[in-house]
Amino acid sequence: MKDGKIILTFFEMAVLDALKKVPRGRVTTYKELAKGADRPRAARAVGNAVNKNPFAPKIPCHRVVKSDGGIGGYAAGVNKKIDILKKEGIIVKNNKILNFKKILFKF
DNA sequence: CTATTGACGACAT
DNA sequence: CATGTCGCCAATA
Repeated sequence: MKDGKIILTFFEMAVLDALKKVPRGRVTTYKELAKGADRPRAARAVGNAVNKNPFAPKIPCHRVVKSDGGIGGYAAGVNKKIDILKKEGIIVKNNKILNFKKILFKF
């Protein structure tokens, strides 16, 4: 599977760069991430950006959730996302993040 | 250039 | 609380 060269748009780079700052055991939202990428209204576009996820294990894409505490999506399957989150000590109940406001990482 | 497509968000019902 | 509608944005066809 080699990809030759990985080319990212400026936007994607900004998003991924912001995302890698999110500490383990905490989560951020698409919206906050958009803010971190200096495009406060591009939450949707952020979802598309992380979906490409070029640096799979390198960047914690699983720590990105919805602004209402919902899980959101995941390229490898939402269920997988939940598993990993649990592994980091984040509890998901009824498709929602417990203590969401406490562990939310804001930019 | 226009149209379509989403791992979204806010608000109304 | 669950759904639906509309607005937003960048990437792609």
